[in-house]
Amino acid sequence: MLNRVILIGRLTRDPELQYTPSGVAVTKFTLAVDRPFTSQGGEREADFIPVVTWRQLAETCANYLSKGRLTAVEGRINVRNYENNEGKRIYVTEVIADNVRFLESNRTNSNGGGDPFHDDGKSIDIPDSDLPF
Amino acid sequence: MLNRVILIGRLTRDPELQYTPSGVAVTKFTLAVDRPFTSQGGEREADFIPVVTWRQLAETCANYLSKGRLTAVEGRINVRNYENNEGKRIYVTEVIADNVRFLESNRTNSNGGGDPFHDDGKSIDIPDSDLPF
Amino acid sequence: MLNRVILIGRLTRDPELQYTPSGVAVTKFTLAVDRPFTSQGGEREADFIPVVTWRQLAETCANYLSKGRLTAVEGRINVRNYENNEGKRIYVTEVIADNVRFLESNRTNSNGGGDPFHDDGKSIDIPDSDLPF
Amino acid sequence: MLNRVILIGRLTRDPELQYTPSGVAVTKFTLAVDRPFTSQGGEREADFIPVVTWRQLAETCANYLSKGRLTAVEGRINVRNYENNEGKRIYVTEVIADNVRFLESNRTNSNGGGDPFHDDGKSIDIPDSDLPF
DNA sequence: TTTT
DNA sequence: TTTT
Repeated sequence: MLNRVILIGRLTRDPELQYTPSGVAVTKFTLAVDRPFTSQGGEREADFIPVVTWRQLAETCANYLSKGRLTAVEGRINVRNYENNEGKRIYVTEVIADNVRFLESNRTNSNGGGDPFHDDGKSIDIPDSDLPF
Repeated sequence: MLNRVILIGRLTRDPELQYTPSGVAVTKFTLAVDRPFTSQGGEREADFIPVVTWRQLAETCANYLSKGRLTAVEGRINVRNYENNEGKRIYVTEVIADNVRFLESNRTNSNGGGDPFHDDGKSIDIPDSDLPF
Repeated sequence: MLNRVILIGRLTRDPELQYTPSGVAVTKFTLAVDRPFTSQGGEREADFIPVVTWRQLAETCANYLSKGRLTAVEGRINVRNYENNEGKRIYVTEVIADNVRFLESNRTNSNGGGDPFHDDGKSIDIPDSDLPF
Repeated sequence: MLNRVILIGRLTRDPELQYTPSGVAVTKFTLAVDRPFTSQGGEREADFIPVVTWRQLAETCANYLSKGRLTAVEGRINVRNYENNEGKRIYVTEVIADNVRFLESNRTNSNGGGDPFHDDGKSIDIPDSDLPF
């Protein structure tokens, strides 16, 4: 009924821009979010939270984000499941972002945002059935 | 660095109160959170989000919540992992709640909140190493 | 850069549906939000927070909300100012809602949502310059 | 019943550390939060939102924040009122912060956090009756 | 595995 | 009264 998430953290890798078979842009990345009270004297602790963006936002994220950038994400928790090749049901939890703020400036990727309607061979991974709209 | 979640949904079952070996109360339940735009004409869709509460809040939740109750939860996303019995690393995503609001009144469970320092045989499941504090 | 508010409280009065001169619907109400730690043994304390909704959401709120209903609001803090008739600058803080959840069912107001393009004499109060879009 | 705010913005001035008569530290500052969709071609628009922090957090903010720093604030909306010297009731809306994140590193103010129990002459402005705890 |  |  209400499902709202706000995260601030850093990208663990460069974001990955892909396209669904029908040409919808989707960008995925993982945010490392440091925990509030890290264990005394121990190593740094963080949660690694997968984030998914769609359409125009996906292209903007692919262009302006990169590994290590401090980033704020607003969205909702999405829980999906699928059957793996051993017939076992696997549950995946991701944050579907609808607002992303770049908190550190970044060299603009001159390689644009790609063309969502051109099959560049990266559209195989995400079925259209995953679309949240 | 910042990790905040706010959910409103209904419990899919009665909450489960347990104790760690050292006697710390922990209550777990799942919230069914209806998605905003359900597919046109299709069946109802929801995310099923596991919620964990600790200590005093755990006991209060065990006493006042039950299956179907509309509930608001504030907390943070926690991602933990463990190795299953086939040696595979399993990732679990939960919301660690620090604030729970009961949006529908509920008959108080007269069976109190239990005694966190008494081993009632339900303390086997959650190792103290899971404690977030 | 990021501005997000989530409130759960009760309406202090029935909501007021109005129209700007150009026919845009706007509904205003105040939420009484109980404070977390009320003074020991003292009277109930609450914050009274003004909420503004626009367009379709304004009409839905006018139809389904009424005094006393438990309601969740998502939105952003808006600070505006104007000069009063004594030439003094007055600052007004409101929450502009983009998502409202009715947490208690309510008799549907059979008197519909009104016609946003018909001047029913209630459009005098809010200048179009207040529009947040 | 639930009252949660998350802001990201920049301080309009250096923060002001003060002490109540009983020696409780309080730091106030204003965040300039840029609006999402600024009017087309017009000037930049922002909300100027007053933030209040108490005790240890107040001292940390006074030490590590300064004008222009990008800052994330978590807290709740607080509405208080008082009678001005013309006998008119004035309403003040502030965000009481319980979590502040410094998103840009800052030269540490070597002038420490002050001594909350020493009257340095700055404790006149905030009555203890304003304390939110 | 799921709630109204 | 306002920040980059």
